[in-house]
Amino acid sequence: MARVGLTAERLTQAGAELADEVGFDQVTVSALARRFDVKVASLYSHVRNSQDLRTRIALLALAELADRAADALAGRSGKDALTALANVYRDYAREHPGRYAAAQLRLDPQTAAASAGVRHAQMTRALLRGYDLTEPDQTHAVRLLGSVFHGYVSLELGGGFSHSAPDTDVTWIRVLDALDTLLRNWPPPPTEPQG
Amino acid sequence: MARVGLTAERLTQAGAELADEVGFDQVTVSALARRFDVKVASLYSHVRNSQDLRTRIALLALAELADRAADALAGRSGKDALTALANVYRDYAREHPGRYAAAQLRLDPQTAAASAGVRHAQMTRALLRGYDLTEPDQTHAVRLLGSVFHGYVSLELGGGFSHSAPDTDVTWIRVLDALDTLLRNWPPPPTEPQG
DNA sequence: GGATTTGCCTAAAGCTATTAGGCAGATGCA
DNA sequence: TGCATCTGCCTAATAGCTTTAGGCAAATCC
Repeated sequence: MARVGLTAERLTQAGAELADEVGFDQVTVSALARRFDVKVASLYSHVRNSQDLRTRIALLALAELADRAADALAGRSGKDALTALANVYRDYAREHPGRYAAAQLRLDPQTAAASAGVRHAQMTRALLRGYDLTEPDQTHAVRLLGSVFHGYVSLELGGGFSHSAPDTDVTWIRVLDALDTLLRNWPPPPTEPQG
Repeated sequence: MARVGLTAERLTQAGAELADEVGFDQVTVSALARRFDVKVASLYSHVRNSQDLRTRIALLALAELADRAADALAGRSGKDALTALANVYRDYAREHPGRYAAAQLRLDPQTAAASAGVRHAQMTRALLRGYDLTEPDQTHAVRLLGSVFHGYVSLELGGGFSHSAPDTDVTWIRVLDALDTLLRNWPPPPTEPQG
């Protein structure tokens, strides 16, 4: 029988494409085998199991996203960098919804630590160097930015904003404006605990 | 054979509990049947199919969440209301991770329009009346708050913040501080488009 | 208490995941 | 070039989840 030339890489790549077409949760070993016109069992020589396949797709997405982010940040700072990084996430999610969903897959700690996920945090930190934040406020800001980017993108993608009036593109611009303002005027910690 | 007294409501309720225990994506008709010690086919008299079951769980979660939010907002305004609403989402997600995941299920437009999802948007709008925002800025702010709440909660729940130093409780307080500041000093639209 | 309704059951087919073992095409070495 | 080995894809089989069709008995309604 003709050998198709399966490898873990090709399977991962095709899995990512499949995810973008039908959704990450519809990525199945069977569907992938169908796509290569090959029997299901054949995939198990290249990929440990279904979970392994999903993890590989997630790692691919994280790496692609980190590469795009690094490109976008090169030579930019301040609000320019903020906007560029934010748009990387949003554009990637819209171009590759399945991969974006994959990037949210919960990874076990070791895998996560070895993934491109750490680069994302580093880049957000690098971006914040353009603002005047010291630890621990910088970490708070990293988390805020991550929350806004991920939250906005996933709500927008999920149709959460689709029914209402102002264009989401406009909101996006205004949200980035607001974040920039906020980062330039980061409120100091409350001196008095409330109570 | 003894009748167990299955109803769509009981199945939905048990499905929600199951979701919190094993994850929303592990909620299966079979697992639910097992939990009632009943054959799988029996569930199909009460629930159209697996998708229907999931949708019911999602609607339950949205309604519970909206009820909690309404309670929390009663009698509060300004930052007090902001904090209360934000904590409703965060606490619910931590107490009921499976239901919180269910609440993110993408619903078809009609179902979404008839769901408690609309109450959430209304309550966020109500909260913003304590700040001095007019349309369309109010809508932008609604979307920003939704993004931050959802983004923070889902990243925190997914372990995205777990490896780093400052306590996520502290970050959460500072993020709410920052949002309050931002809403009280919402930047005006840029007069000049960039380019 | 008999008729009807309703609830859970058995049976069956189809899809996905995963493992074990086989055969043939590719590769390595003389 | 020819043989041995290795590797890649295959068949076969098991098990779980989903869904539909049709049956029997318990509850319900006069």
